[in-house]
Amino acid sequence: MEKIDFSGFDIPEKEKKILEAAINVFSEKGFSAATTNEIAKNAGVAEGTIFRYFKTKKDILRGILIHTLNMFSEKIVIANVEKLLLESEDKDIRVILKEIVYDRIKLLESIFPMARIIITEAMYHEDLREAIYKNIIEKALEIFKLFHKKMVDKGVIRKDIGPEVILRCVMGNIMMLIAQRMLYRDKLDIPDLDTEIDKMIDVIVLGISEQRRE
Amino acid sequence: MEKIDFSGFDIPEKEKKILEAAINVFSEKGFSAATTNEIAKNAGVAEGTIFRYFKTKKDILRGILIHTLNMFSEKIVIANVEKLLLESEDKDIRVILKEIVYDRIKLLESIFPMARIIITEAMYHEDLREAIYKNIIEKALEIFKLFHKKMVDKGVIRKDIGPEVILRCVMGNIMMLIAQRMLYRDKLDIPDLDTEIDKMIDVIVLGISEQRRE
Amino acid sequence: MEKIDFSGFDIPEKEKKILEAAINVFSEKGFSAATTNEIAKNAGVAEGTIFRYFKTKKDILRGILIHTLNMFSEKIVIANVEKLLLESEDKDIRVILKEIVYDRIKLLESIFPMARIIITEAMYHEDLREAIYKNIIEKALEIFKLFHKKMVDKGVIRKDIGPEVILRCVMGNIMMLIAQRMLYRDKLDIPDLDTEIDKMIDVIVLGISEQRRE
Amino acid sequence: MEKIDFSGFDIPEKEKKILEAAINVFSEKGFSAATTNEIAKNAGVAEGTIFRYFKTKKDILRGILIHTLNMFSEKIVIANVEKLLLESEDKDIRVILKEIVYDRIKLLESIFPMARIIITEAMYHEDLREAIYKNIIEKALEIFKLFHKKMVDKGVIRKDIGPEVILRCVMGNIMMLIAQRMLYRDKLDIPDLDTEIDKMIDVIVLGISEQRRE
DNA sequence: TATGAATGAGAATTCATTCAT
DNA sequence: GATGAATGAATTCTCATTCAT
Repeated sequence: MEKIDFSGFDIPEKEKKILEAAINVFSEKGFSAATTNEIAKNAGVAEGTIFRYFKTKKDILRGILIHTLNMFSEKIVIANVEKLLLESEDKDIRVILKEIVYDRIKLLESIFPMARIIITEAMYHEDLREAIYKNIIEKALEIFKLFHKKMVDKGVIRKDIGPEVILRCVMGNIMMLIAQRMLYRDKLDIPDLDTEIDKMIDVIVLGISEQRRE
Repeated sequence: MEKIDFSGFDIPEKEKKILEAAINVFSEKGFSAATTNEIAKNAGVAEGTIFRYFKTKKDILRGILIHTLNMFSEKIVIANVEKLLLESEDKDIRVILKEIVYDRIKLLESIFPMARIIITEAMYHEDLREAIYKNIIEKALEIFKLFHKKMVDKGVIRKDIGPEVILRCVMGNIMMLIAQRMLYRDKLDIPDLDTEIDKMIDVIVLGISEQRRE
Repeated sequence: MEKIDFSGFDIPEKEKKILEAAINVFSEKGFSAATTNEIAKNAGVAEGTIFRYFKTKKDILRGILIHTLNMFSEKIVIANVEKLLLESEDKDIRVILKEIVYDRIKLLESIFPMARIIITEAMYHEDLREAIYKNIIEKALEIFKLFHKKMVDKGVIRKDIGPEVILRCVMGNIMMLIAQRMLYRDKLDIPDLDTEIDKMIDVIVLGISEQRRE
Repeated sequence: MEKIDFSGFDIPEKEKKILEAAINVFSEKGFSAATTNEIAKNAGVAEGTIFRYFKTKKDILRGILIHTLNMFSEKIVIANVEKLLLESEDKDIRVILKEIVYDRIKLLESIFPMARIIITEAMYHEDLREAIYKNIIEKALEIFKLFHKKMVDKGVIRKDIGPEVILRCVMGNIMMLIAQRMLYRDKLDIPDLDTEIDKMIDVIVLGISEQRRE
């Protein structure tokens, strides 16, 4: 499992190692089934050391969440989307969407261990869902609405389909594709991600385009 | 939390109560965080009684899985999809898909507690993913391929997009919609499911249709 | 495992079956490790039925002990020894002892399952040792003393070795031989029990005889 | 209950205390009837601490077994027997045997709690019997055969009685004597162990000697 | 009388957390 | 700061015993 890069966040070396180890272990067994002992071994520190940096086991999880959500909120991450969506003035919507989808899939897959933990825990904790909403969904929707409006105004996207429906469709496709690639690599292999995204985008763009409708 | 209906499956009364309680508790806390003590209390039986029906705590989970997969595999459930997809000779593809999507959303939401448990655990257990694949994904793909071929032959669906891409799109939309309704009811309210599905289908059908393409 | 014969003791059929089953199960796993459930299955009765005949699990053990000790105390059993030891007026001591040893080995091996349970439990329970002492050891010693005196009086056995020493020697030999045959059949095989006893008796008789000493 | 001396074996202090406590508790109640809770209290540690040193309760038993067998296998223990049996060139067989028997009785009585546990459990577990055979019986038999051969060659012991018969006789006497002293101290008191062993040896030596036979 | 489902006290075991070194 | 041994509360699971049928 590839290591998550915490560089750029000002964290003590040991804490970083513990977080990395925790992400790996939580991601493999789930939060509850993971033991602090295993995290300690994985991090190469003593079990007691963990509790110097994190008051409780739950605090480690909280640390992971904070760092993951921070990553998403990071200027670069958001900026990238904003730039792709809003500043690609003359590009074809197909190209814009493809770039965005490709970018998000790569991002999500690079943090898959963290994402898996967060999604799982979000299933059971309202407050976590709240945090995800505030930090990711709300922002994504905000930006996407701008993009949508722009596209509708340009007559590229049909105006009778709200941005929520489209975003849900795009995100649904992304999530399923990632699930397929991460969890069913052996059964539902995707030889060429690029082509696969092309087709996905093709369907969506066609479905939301203005020009081809009666 | 609504009770799952086990009627029709020949299960002892007590086992039914334990399964129902386990579904509730697992669904609220996740498998590992749930305790057999809590399940027992929830089921109104002694803790020991649980272990007369299920050898281990994990066996309860297995029981839930089996019953859930059974529900999906049930003739009626499968038959319903098959009928909708394959026997609706003259219906518009839009109508067919809408019926199917509506039907699946209702089904999945009715078993949401079970589904939540299984999806969560599937994140961490290869064998469970295997079971889901064999019992649900494979069968769904099989039926959908027939439908797809028929529609392509009839010139309704474009032939350059494989059934996998379309099914993934439909399922992604369904999953996101359910997540939205079940987990973000307060934040992302959907006042009219019917209209929402209409829009979703509209985009998809337009995206996969043959007739409107150059 | 051969069944112990309780016929002759006036016991209800079911109780007999339970006792037989308990002997088998206790003898295979030890008292504490055996479960009433297994005993019930072995006896072909319901678990509840056991507790109609025996108040507690410990009571089953007590039942076994009582019957086993009763067997030893039974006139026939004692009488046999008495007859062999005391009424064989003219027989060679070698022949007498051999008959006795052979007889006891056969007896003990026939009730080996019961004996194993009793010996094991006697290791840990003073009261059981007390019962064994009163019912078996004391009586055996009593009879043996008579035999010893007779033999000493006849000038057959040396008078400087007390009957306790000799009895202990005989019993030690018997116990070791049985342990060997019952527990180490594969490793320390005794092809011909008869010859083996002959040798054992030969050593003992020679050791305790009067005639050959200076 | 006297404490077993583990000094000389390199074991952590706590593990030593747990083993000592376990020996006491197992020896008083038997393995199955003993509880880890009681062992913990006896050892003056928390129950959880036990499981830092021994993975399972059964592992404690294994630990006891290993240490007991180690004691027997210890060079000093074996060497002592070998020296007594084989290097006492000119000593009377009576003296040699007495020393050996006395030595073994003292050894066995010093580890009586451990021996009691092991013998009891060996009644029910083939693998344990196997371990006893390999570590004790086989070695004892080996050494004794050498001694026997030497004595036969010297014309001291009759050649028509195999070493197995003699060893069984000696061991039977030892076992019975120990049982008597350890389990029936009050009923079958032996005021003078020395004299008692003298008599036992006298009988055996007379029984196996060459010189006095016709 | 016989049954066997249900019980719940008690057992082994786990593991986050503490704390002396 | 770092360690890891020790803790003990909590958890899963067992099983003798009860009792309604």
